Amino acid sequence: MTEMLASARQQRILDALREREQVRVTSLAAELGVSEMTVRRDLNALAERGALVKVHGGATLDAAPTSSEPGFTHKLALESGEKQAIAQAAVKLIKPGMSIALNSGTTTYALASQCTGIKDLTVVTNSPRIAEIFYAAANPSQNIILTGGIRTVSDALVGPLALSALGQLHVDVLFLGVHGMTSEDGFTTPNMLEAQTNQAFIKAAARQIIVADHTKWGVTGLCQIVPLSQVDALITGPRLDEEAKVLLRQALDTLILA
Amino acid sequence: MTEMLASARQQRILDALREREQVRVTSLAAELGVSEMTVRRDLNALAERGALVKVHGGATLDAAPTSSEPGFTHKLALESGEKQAIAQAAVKLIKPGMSIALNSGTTTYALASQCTGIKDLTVVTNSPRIAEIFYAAANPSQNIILTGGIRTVSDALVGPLALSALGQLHVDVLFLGVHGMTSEDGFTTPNMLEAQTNQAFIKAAARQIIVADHTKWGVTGLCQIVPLSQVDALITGPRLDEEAKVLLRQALDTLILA
DNA sequence: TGCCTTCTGATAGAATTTGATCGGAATTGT
DNA sequence: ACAATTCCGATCAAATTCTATCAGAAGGCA
Repeated sequence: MTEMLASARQQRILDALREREQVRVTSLAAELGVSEMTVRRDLNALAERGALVKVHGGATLDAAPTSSEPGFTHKLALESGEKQAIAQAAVKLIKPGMSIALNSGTTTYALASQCTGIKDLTVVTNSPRIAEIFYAAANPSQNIILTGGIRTVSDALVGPLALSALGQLHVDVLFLGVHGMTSEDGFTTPNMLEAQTNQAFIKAAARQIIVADHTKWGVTGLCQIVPLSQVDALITGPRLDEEAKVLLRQALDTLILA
Repeated sequence: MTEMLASARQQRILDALREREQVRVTSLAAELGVSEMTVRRDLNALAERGALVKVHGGATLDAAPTSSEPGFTHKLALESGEKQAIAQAAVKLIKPGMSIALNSGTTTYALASQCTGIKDLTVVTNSPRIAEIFYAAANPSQNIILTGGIRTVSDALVGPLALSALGQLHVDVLFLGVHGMTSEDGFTTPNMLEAQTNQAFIKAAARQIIVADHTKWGVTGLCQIVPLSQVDALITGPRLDEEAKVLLRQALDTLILA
């Protein structure tokens, strides 16, 4: 067999995955005629783009083992102490009568859980799961607006409808969860459509506040949302690198350590 | 049989659980070809994520439907024989590759439950709950579009965003659930905003099919959606008044008795 | 050609998964 | 209540898999 380009090899991995649902490192190495190390590197690259999810021994298409398990995300978000602390710091900035926006993410999910009691709050979100929190709380003074669109695996509504909806709206404050942030690449996410939607969120808000735990620092997703300097504030945990703190304070007006 | 990935094994445990309601450690170990210890570990992992509940000797699905009442409506819609029959008749009209729209309602909810297996289906809906059915099924060939908006008590997204979204879309067939229908007042619903949204649904569809059980006949809601003659077909139950059947056949092209 | 970057393969050590065993806990039958 | 049985969790050893690191190969560029 002739040598294969790396991109072609990764494409074949995705093809095999779509066909078999599960692929194993050892069998891929044999089929593609490359070492297991190379297969692992391909899987890592694909996983970083969100094209697949790595599991022990191989990879799978959809991580969600249970279809639609609110309990899973629920616990994931709420059991993390840092996310809770960040949410707590964020909720202090929200006053009755305000309008806020929340994109899809576990940190914003944690924040939403703490907002159900706030009076006369208007919430714009592209996450059905976050909307569900408010629906369940049924606070009659609150106004919950769900953008339309198609749903990504990470529970975000994206696409033309989401963009069009966000283009019609304006909120006081946006709380934006991100997947990665670095000095060079700014705030990033692995999904291109989500990046586009998040940009629309930023345009729709008078103030932009990023919420991200310290593990997001140094991570670069596929797609940039905005450079660091384009947002007003960042709320993160205290365990952040000292060097990162310095860099962030240079780029941002406000850095809040929850 | 080749070795199975751990994640695949856990997926099969969940599949078995959905099918049988109860699974035993011993039988799972035999079926999956692994030791009981491994099964226990899998059950622990799944239980920690809330995907199932462990019981002595095995595991079961979470019995207590958490706080929110999707289970309630779920049963309400699916336990009604007539709604099921109507949905069954409706699903026969849907072919792979089509695009359909479903407004919010218990009958359309029942219909959605029967559509998750259809290939290359595009679904437009303003009901987060109906969207959730498709998300849970996670059929990769299907395209689920949720209109935006604010949610009414009957789980419909309405308002400017919903109208704007529907204005941008066109589908082959609309299945519309209604609250009332009479010869004089046409199809009606008690909520003005939903009526408006339903009108947008009708505009967005090449064919309009009403799905409504026989109890809807003679009921007039606050707000008219359209006169009887403005839609292409009605699917209802056979227990409808003879007089109503005559009137409906006059007004409509097609009357289907499920 | 020589240098540099990128990709690939090999190796070793760390981490994860699995199965077996055993003491203790829960369930069942009498 | 008591004993027998079944089931569960902890622990350890073996096997597999993962990550990190280094060295060689391939290709671009002056």
